Amino acid sequence: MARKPPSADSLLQLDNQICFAVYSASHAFNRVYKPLLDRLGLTYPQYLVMLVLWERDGVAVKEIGERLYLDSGTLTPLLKRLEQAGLIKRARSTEDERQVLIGLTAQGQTLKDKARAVPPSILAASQCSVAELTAIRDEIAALRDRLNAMAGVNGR
Amino acid sequence: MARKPPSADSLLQLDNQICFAVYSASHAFNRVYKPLLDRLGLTYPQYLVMLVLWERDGVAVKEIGERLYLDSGTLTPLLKRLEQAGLIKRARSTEDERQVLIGLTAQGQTLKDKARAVPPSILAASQCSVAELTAIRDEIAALRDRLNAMAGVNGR
DNA sequence: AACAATTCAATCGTACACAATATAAAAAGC
DNA sequence: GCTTTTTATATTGTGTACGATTGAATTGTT
Repeated sequence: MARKPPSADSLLQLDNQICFAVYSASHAFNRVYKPLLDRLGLTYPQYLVMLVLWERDGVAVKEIGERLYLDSGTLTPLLKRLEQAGLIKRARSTEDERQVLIGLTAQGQTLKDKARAVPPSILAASQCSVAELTAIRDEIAALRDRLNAMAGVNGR
Repeated sequence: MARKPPSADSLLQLDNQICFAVYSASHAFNRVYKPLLDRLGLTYPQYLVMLVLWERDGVAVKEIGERLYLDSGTLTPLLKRLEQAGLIKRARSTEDERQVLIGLTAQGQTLKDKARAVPPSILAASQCSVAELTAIRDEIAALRDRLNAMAGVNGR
C-alpha cells in the first residue's frame, strides 16, 4: 500500500468539490434573482414554471416536470400558489382525465412583459460576457445531462 | 408594428438561462449523491457540514455558515439533527457565550473513513476528466463569487 | 370483455433555505 | 457606569424538493 499523497484527503476538501461550487452558485443566483422576482411576485421556481408557459401555453403538469426536472410533489403546491395568485389556471384534460393542463391567465400573459427586464439584470450582475456565460452554461448543462443519465432520469 | 425578430424573447427561454443550467445541475448532483450519502446516513447539506468539520474541528455556527453560505435558520435545525444522530456535539463557547461551537464526536470522526468513498464515485458518474471538472469548478466558483459580491454577501 | 400493469396527479412526511423577528451577550460611545 | 449598537444564535413562517404512497384513469394482454 503506497503512502498517502502530499495533500491527504484533498478530495474531501470543500473547495475542491465541483458539486459544492454548483450548489453554492445556485444559491448565489437565487440571491441575485430574489429582488428582481419580488417585483413580479414570483419565487425562482415559480419563475421557471412561468418561463415554460410563456414558451408554450396549456401544458400538462408532467411536461412541466420533465422540463424542470421536478416532480408532482413539488409542482402541485407550487402551481396551486400560482393559481391563487391569478397567474395560471388548472383544468383536467377532457381527453385524458389523468392530466391537469396548466394555462396562463390574461394576467399571467401580461407578466411576461415585466419579466423581460430580468435576464439583462442577471447578465449585468454576473459581470461576464455573453460568450463566457454561454460557454459555462453549455458545459454545466452537458454535465447535468450526464449526471441525470447516471441517476436514471429520463431527459426531455 | 414590426414582425417579431427570428429569436424573439430568446433571453426568456429556459434553456438559454445559465441560472437554470446551474439550478438543474445542482439537483442532478443531489440525485447522484443521494444513494451514496444514504449509506452514511447524511443528507447533502449535512455532508457539507461534515466536510467543514473534517477539515477543522470545533468551529462556531457562524463560521460554518460563512463557508457554506448558509444562515442560522438553516443550520440550527440541521445541526440539531446531526447532534441527534450522534455525529457532532454543540456547546456554547465559554469565552463568548453568543457562540455555539460545533465539535465532532468519535462517531463523527470515524465517519470520515466511509466518506472517502464518495468523491471517486461522483467523479465516475460525471464521466469527465479531472482536468475538465477542475476547469468548470473554478469557472463556476468565480461566477458565484461575483454574484455574491453583487448581492452583498461577504465572502470567506 | 376482463383484468393486470402503467401513468398521472395529489398527498404525506422529512429536510432544507431564507426572510423577519427575538433574545442575549459583547463591544463601543459618552 | 450606563446606554447604544453590534454580533451570534435561535425561532417562526413561507416555500421549495423529493421519496413513498394513494387513487383514479388509461393502456396492454389475454
